[in-house]
Amino acid sequence: MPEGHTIHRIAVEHEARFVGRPVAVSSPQGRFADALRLDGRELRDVEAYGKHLLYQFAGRRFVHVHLGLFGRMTTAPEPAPPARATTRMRLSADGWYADLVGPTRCQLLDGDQRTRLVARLGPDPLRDDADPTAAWVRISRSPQPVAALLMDQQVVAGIGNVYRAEVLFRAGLDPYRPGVEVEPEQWEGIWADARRLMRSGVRSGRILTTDAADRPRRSGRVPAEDAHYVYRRTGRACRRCGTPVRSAELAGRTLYWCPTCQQG
DNA sequence: GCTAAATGTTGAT
DNA sequence: TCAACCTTTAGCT
Repeated sequence: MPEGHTIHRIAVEHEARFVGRPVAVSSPQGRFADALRLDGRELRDVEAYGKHLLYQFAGRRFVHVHLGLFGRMTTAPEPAPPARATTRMRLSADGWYADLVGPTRCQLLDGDQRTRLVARLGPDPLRDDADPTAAWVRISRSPQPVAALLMDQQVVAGIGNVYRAEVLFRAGLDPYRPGVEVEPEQWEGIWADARRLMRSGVRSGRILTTDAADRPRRSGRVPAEDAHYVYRRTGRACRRCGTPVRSAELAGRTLYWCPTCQQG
């Protein structure tokens, strides 16, 4: 679930439900003890930077949430069910509540800490203030494989294992090509494509990247089978050319690609 | 009931 | 490069 599109989706929803109101903040699990210091304060803003969520409360206190691999945010109208033993944080205001479970991070930051956090992130394709040139400067000078660079949050913020695999497939780019050998036009294409795909991910809540996913259907629901070109399709026929999709470990994560379609 | 895997990051070696 | 951490779920038995 959680690549940048998930985080931005949460930010949009929480902006609408909670910003501009005093918010009840608690930590049923007890591991976010600072919840007590925020409880009842007005929430001023919610922002997403890459995979990071930042809630700004009155008094310039920020809650920094990172879902990591397993984290989940559930937002729904009240009444809220009893919190689970693992509910790290619960927000509620005005008839809505949100439960955070299993995050890698849920911590209180001051303004300086928030600034430092944002400063270390590369441009986020989902943000209008993003400057893709900043990413290009790093990519075009790096000997690292482009597939590793796309996953580096200091280079580009918000892309995860699914978007990286799918964007490289759609660009026809060999994932092992060193950043220095990527053409500027290729990077422009990847950036534009990532923006498009991720925006549609914010809308749908899913990562859908194939032509098959675009096809209108009676059910309105795209089956998981049709969602991706290569992600988690090891050994199955490439949708474009039939070559078996390959996979390999790269920097601790599984990379998926089509060796025929991705030679560019 | 158990195990492995998962769209992620950090800190130690 | 590797292990640790956060939690749920799918696929076994």
